[in-house]
Amino acid sequence: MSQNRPTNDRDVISELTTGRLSVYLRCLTYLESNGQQTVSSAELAERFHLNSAQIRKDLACFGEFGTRGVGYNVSRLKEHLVRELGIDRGRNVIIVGAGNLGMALADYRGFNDNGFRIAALIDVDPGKIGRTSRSGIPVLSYADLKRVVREQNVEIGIIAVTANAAQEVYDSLVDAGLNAILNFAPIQLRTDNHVKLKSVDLRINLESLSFYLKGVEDGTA
Amino acid sequence: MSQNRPTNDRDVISELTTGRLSVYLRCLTYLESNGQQTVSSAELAERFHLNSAQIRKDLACFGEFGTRGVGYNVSRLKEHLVRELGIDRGRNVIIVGAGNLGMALADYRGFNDNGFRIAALIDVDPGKIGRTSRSGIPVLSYADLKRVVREQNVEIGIIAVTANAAQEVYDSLVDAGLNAILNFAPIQLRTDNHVKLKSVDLRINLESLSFYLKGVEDGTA
DNA sequence: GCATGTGAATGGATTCACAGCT
DNA sequence: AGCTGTGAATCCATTCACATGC
Repeated sequence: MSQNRPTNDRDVISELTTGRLSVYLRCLTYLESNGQQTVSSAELAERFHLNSAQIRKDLACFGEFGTRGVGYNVSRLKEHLVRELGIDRGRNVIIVGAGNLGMALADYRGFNDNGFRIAALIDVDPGKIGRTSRSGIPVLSYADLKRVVREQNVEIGIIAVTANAAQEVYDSLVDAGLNAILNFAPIQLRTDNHVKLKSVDLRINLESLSFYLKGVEDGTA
Repeated sequence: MSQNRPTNDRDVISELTTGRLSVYLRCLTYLESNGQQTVSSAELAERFHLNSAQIRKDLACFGEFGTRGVGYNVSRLKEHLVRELGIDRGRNVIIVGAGNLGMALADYRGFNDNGFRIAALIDVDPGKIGRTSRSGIPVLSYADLKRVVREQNVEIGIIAVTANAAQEVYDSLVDAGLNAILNFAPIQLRTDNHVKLKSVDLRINLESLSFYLKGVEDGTA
């Protein structure tokens, strides 16, 4: 999946860990806005139904940030996580596919906030090109892809097209110079080694719930 | 996370496994439409960059389905997975929150296909109630929730509201009798033991990509 | 011969438990 | 006394390797 020779420490921090760091970050933002000064690993653990040792291990990845006998300073830890996650400086994003999902993502709060900004949508449909999303993100043609990436310093691409177009879109995003791609198409992409790909398969979640329900139906009570 | 006393076999099949089963299922559907009769674990493994032993283990969860020396019968295995995942009979879904995301999900192919059907959207906004999504899914009020769940035999709820409304929505979905819920709000919900909850946090994926980019920036080449 | 099914081995991630600091 | 940071122990998932059956 990722490289097999850890070139530096970051490579050895697992996705599971970084995912949790994101979650902690959101919590710290909330606690800070509530005026809370410090927080203990036990308190965080209770909030997320996690083990407190795990939280301490996660937070200790980048050095020692807590104070023994006291806990973690909320603001300081938050700032630290923001920096470590690399969202202290803004990151621009481009979405390919201006269908239902692409449009929804373009206007999604979490994607236009706190470090991220959607620069544009790209689509093939001439009927969509030139229009904008509800919140005003412009829909451009493929011909504009490379230019926008360059001019607006776009770093992340999102694939929101159907499964059969996804590989082609992936290739063109890589060709445009992007190194980080988020894919929503339910397909296994042939990938390029130096490009980071994350895939989100929405349907799998429904199927997993269905599996659970099926188990309740014919399993024990 | 889940119960600690496995009451039956299904409990011991991990989420990771069922997720992969969903992926295999999609692949089998494709192979079947291509007219392929049998498939080996090695072939599947190559497609997904997985280990063939893992695939065999995954598929062996529910009994022996392959033929030694030959492989798996595509159609038979597919039918089997469909049944095991519980999507042989249709499942109805309700979405709470008719904002950008809710609307997009309501019209999303993967959610209205092959075993799933969105019955309705629910929202508080009187300006939205009574209208429909692009594909014709009606937007109803909260007052209709219980009735629709009952009358249309809805089994799965999707939370597509903002973080601050999510807990209330969760509670009302549970109250309406649902046992399986998919949550898109970026918040840790207080949950009910006998209800299966899956959460999808879209922002975490962007942050994870950002973390990767940050690593490239200041790590080694 | 070839591919499955599976015990044994490995590798990671989580949890325990406690030493060490405030 | 309280809470962090962390080696050791445990748990779970993946991979290896081979016996088994077509």
